[in-house]
Formats: sequence, C-alpha cells, structure tokens
Amino acid sequence: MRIATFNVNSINTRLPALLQWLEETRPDVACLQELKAPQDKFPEAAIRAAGYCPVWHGQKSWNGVALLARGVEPQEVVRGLPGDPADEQSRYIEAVVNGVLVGGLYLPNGNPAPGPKFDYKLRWMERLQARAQELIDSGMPVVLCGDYNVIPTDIDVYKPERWREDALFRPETRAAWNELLGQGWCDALRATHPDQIIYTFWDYFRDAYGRNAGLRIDHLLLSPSLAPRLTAAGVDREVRGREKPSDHAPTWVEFDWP
DNA sequence: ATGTCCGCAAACTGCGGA
Repeated sequence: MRIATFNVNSINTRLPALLQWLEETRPDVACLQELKAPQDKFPEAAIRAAGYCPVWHGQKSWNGVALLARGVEPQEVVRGLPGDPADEQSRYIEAVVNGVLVGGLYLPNGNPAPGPKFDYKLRWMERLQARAQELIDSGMPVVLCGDYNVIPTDIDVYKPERWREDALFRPETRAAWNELLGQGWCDALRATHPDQIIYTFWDYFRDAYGRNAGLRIDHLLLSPSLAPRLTAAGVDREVRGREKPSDHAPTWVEFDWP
C-alpha cells in the first residue's frame, strides 16, 4: 500500500499538476493540504474522473485538507482537529481506507515567532499530540501525514543557522515534534534513509529549487503496529521542477498490507 | 532585507499569508 502527502498550494491552480502526478504514481491514498478553496469549489468531478474518491474540508482563501482514496470511498472519521471547538481553521481530516486509519494534517506555520501565531502553532501541536495518543491507544494501523511545518533536525534544512529563530525550527517546535515521536511513531522517510539529505519543500524565492535550498517539513508517521511493515519511502522530487509547481513535492510511504 | 506565488477585494494593484 502506498500513501502519499502533497501540499498543493491551491487545489484549483494545481489541478493539472495534481492529475498528472496521480496518473503517474497511482498512490492508494493521497493526502492534500492547502486547498485554498471553499468547500463548494473543490474539483470533485475531476478527481473522481481520475479514479479517486475524495473527502475534504475546505476553507475560503486559506488552509483546507483532503484525502483521496483510489477506487474506494474513504470512511470519514474526524473533520477538524479535536480539542478546541473555537478553532475554525480547516487543517485536519481522518478517514479509514482499506482498514488503515489515515490522518491528513496541515500544521500551522507559526511565523512570526514569538507571537500569537506561534502560540497557536504550539497549542495545535498539543492537541495533535492528544489525538495521536488516542490513535496509538486504539491499536489501529495509522498513518499520520501532511505538512507538519516542522524541520526536525539540522540535516533537514539547507542552512540550519539561518533558521534557528524560525517557527519551523525553534526549540519549542522541535521539542513538540520529539514528544510526538516519543509516543512511538515512526518517521518513515528518516527511518528509510537515516543519513540522507531529504527535502520536501523549496521556497519560490531566489531559485531555491535550482540551488537545492530546501527543507524537510512534509512527514509521514507510522503507528507502532504499522512500522514493521514499512518497505519504502521517498519524495517525488521532479514534480517540484515542473511548470507552475507547488512549493512542496509529493512525499510517500509504502508498506506491506493485504 | 530580500525574494515569489496564492486568493481576494475591488480591478487591471495591493495585501495578508506562506
């Protein structure tokens, strides 16, 4: 089974690129972030014509997440990250596909830090940790993936010293990430490639992709029950180099599944 | 500090967000 995550940076602007990538790689599940479209502007017909059944949580202008399952309707479990009824940002959706629970998330950026946006990011990470613990306790096979807006370690950024004060790399952010991993989650990309430099995002500025000035911020976490089944993981890097690309590349994991 | 791309409101440019 292959599960991929892709921050599309506008589902409608990126639709041709998305359809091309789906056609080429045919993941069983694709988790999308930054739809940047309200609920009724999601291109459902085009997605279904490509052979994928979607569930999505839209929002005008910003955020927005979706799960696409190839040839089967995902059974939606949760929409919106639990733990704060006042939070109206569309950043989390969960569904079961072929017996695997998939959580797709778009974690807040948090800049500028410090400040209210950074506070929101840290609160959001606390809520994610609470939900993640519930999922571990359930014993279900789970993949928790998306744009985490977290640079885990120095090798996950082209120039660590330039990012120390950034919300994606501050000690509080990485501490929260490490607490999450401490629950028993497996960072699939890093587990598969322990020492490699792997990036999933390149800024639009200053030809960052051409200079390979990237970050690893899109992650796929496997629950303890699933981690032993991990067979491969990678980044569809070339997608970032195409016409009208997202600033993120699709990132994926494969595991043995009946 | 800069840079670029996105959606949106009111338009053919500027702003917030990333």
